Amino acid sequence: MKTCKSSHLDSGIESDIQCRGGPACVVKCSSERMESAAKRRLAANARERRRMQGLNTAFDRLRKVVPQWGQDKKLSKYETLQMALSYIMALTRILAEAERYSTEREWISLHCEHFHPESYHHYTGPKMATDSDPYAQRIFGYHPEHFQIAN
DNA sequence: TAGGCCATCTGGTCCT
DNA sequence: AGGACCAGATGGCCTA
Repeated sequence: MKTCKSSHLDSGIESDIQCRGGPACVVKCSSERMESAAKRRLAANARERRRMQGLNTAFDRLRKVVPQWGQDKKLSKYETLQMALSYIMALTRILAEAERYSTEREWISLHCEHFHPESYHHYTGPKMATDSDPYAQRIFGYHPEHFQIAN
């Protein structure tokens, strides 16, 4: 545990409040303020913990909907965000492509064969712009081109 | 053992 | 005033 140093205590708050009870009251009031500040800090810590837990829950939910082919290890937060970005871009591209085809049947027959993870799993194609990103190089997942549809 | 990832604490800032 | 959000610091755990 670190010190109970607090900006609230160090600030000029004390001088704003006139203590009418003499020196004994000053000590009492001061310790009460310390106590109050400590309580507020603990409450803020608990809120922050809950907030971060909520954030982590959201990351876990995102990990479940994002592709993780060939990745036995849990994606880090950064990797999860990158994968989600690539995944959304890929889906967007697919939707845009769908608009180019007149009938739904035509579109489905075009894409069904590409929707198997295996078709991405063994991707060994040339690297592109993400080469400059060490994270992107490290995990297989979120090269946007992994999601590219064969034209 | 170094490096990566993460949880937690903390103080600052902004908003209601 | 109090809560939400953010970023920096710190320490623990895990893996190559």
